[in-house]
Amino acid sequence: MTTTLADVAARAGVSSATVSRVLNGNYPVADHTRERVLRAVEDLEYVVNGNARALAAATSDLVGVLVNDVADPFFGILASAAQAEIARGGDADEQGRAGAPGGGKLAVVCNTGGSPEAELTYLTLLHRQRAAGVILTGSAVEGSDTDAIADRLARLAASGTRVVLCGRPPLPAGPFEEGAGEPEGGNPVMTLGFDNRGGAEQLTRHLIRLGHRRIGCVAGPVDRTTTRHRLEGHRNALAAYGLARECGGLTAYGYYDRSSGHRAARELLDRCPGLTAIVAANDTVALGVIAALRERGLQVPRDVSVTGFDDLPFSVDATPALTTVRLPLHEAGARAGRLVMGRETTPGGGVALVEGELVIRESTAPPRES
Amino acid sequence: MTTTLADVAARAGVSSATVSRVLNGNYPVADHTRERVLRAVEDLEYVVNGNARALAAATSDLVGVLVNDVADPFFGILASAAQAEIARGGDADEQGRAGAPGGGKLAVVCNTGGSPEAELTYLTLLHRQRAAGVILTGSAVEGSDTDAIADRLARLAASGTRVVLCGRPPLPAGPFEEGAGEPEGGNPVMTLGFDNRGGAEQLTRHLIRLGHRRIGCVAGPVDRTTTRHRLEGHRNALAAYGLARECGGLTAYGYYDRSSGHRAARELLDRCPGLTAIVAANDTVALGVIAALRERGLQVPRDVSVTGFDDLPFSVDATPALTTVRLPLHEAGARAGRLVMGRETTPGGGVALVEGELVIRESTAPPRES
DNA sequence: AGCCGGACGGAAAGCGCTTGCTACGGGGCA
DNA sequence: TGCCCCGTAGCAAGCGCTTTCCGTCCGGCT
Repeated sequence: MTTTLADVAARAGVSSATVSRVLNGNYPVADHTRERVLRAVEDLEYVVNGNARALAAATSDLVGVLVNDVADPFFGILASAAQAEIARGGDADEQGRAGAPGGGKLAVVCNTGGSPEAELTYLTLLHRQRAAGVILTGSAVEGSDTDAIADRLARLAASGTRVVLCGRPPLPAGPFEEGAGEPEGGNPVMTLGFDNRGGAEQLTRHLIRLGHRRIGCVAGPVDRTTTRHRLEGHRNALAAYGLARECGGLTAYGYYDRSSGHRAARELLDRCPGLTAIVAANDTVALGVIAALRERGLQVPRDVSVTGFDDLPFSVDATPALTTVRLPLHEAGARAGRLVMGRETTPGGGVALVEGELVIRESTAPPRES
Repeated sequence: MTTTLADVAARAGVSSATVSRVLNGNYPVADHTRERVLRAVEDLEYVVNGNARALAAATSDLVGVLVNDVADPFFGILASAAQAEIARGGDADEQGRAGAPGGGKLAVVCNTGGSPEAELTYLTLLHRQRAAGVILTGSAVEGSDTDAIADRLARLAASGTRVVLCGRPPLPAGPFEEGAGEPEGGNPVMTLGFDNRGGAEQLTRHLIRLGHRRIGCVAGPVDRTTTRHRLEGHRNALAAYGLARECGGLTAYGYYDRSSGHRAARELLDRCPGLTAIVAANDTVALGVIAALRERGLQVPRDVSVTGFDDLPFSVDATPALTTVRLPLHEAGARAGRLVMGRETTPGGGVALVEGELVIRESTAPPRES
């Protein structure tokens, strides 16, 4: 049926051990022999069986990248950057070892749809495949399955898989994996967090300095860490200026998509027709907010200022161009990729914070009457 | 080190065969025994070794989804729909068989960056892993590696992997896999093509009917099938109205991104300041075109009409909202997913064409002076 | 000329799981 | 009461590859 190592060996007139060595190039083989083997491989169109190899060698060249939503550019950018880095030949201890040209590994991105169960399922599947590494991106859901996920991650890491959290808070420092076991067995779970709190705070401060006093907030899904952090940043800014009470009730929750922004904006407007600015959960949501505003005959930023978050590529094309916080998504993804490949390490404690940068464009302006 | 089937068997006081059967649920096991085994699995936190399983059973639960660019919503939507369908429990011949809950398989999306070499690399990797299926999305590059890819695909299919082409032209009907072999060995390569030609033709006809006579065209990368097809549709429309000559030179090529659209539009404008409409390669490109137009002080659609293609989510938010051709991306992705899972079949010949639908919005209008 | 070590190639023992086949015990039927 | 068959469980043979030992051969050194 399918050709195996033995077939190649037979055709080349050598033992299968030799063929294996030629293919893996980690043992001296005479040029003469090598050539014959390679020709046999060609002739037979031989393709190694990755499973057999992984089983025998106890290594794998799969790296999982879990994202909340592939269709969302936020994750798309992150994933694509990480992916490129993972596929790239390793400079570290991986010279030519893996099947991929140059020692790179196969990055597989898994779409969880933001559901913890799906996350768990993929994590299990990846564990099954004995993946070389896993990158978990996007905010975590706070609640029920959190522990199950943390647990699974810890076990993955303990079993030798490199785990990187990107754009998600670090794992609670567990009580050190059931004592007894191997103290050297696993590697740490590395974290690359985004400074959501800081970014959100900058945004709101910017609005306040422009003169806004009644600022609405369209937040993300209630139970997600990212939502909470951005909200905290927002509130910190309000508190700093003694505005906490005034804007206290002006928060509406929704998903990270356009229609949620649309709906939430109308809700906010109904609740408080006098607001002069809206802080959106992210750029996509901001688009929805702007659309809703426009439908009500309100102009941005003349009547209401709007801010986004992330600075996705389309933000600059929106009308008006969005004031937002730029997250170095591409760079963060690449870094996560390097971390998971063991080609770079996090400074200390395995946790790094990625800062955002306030980008002021046309969607914010001073309120009409102060 | 890691716990194996044998460990579980020992703890449950049964043979490893029994444990395997409990886990796979395809052989009668007494409830009593099953329970004991499951408890042992729990206690030991046992995770099957996917590689060993795949090796022994000669099956895999990996399905590859190759896309040109994860960061592009076009592919994101396709991939996410396919993914959902693949993860879903199979209704067909896959009840509970695979490791994933409900018989779903692990969809791994691979980012090729549109490079044929990367495509080949991933295909090889997937072949190595003996993937259960592969979905190839996006336009193919016409040239050098085409044959190599077609070849690899044919071999993949012949070796039992289900192959689906989505949004890409069917494979040339090869001279039937080297005769001799198994006539029943592999399954056919299924194709789900988009009607790029038809869509593009509708768009251009729409413009012509509005009264446009000098229509520019910003096409995609020269060597891609999608580019060629859309261009052909465009030209067919022009020819139908005897406009082929007039607009003959008004084509500029570029990538499928915003900045290419921007650059190409300026180029076109320089070449022919009198044009009244521009057909863009897709929605993203259209955004760039509009930005360029605006910079030149031209209004859309008053001075110049612009059309996109695909109808990505943001198209309705653009100002002006884009006239475009809607491709049922989500549905197509889902269908591709079903095809690759063997849960659905293509009508006849293994090739299905997905039609686009003209969506008229605000970016097109009659030219100012006719 | 005899020895020794290095460079290569082969034999074979697994890696962890699936599965065909066999073994065994008990209930239903003749 | 004896026999057959069904419901279960175990044995053991692989699946295709890696890798540890060894054995062999040859060149160079003493």
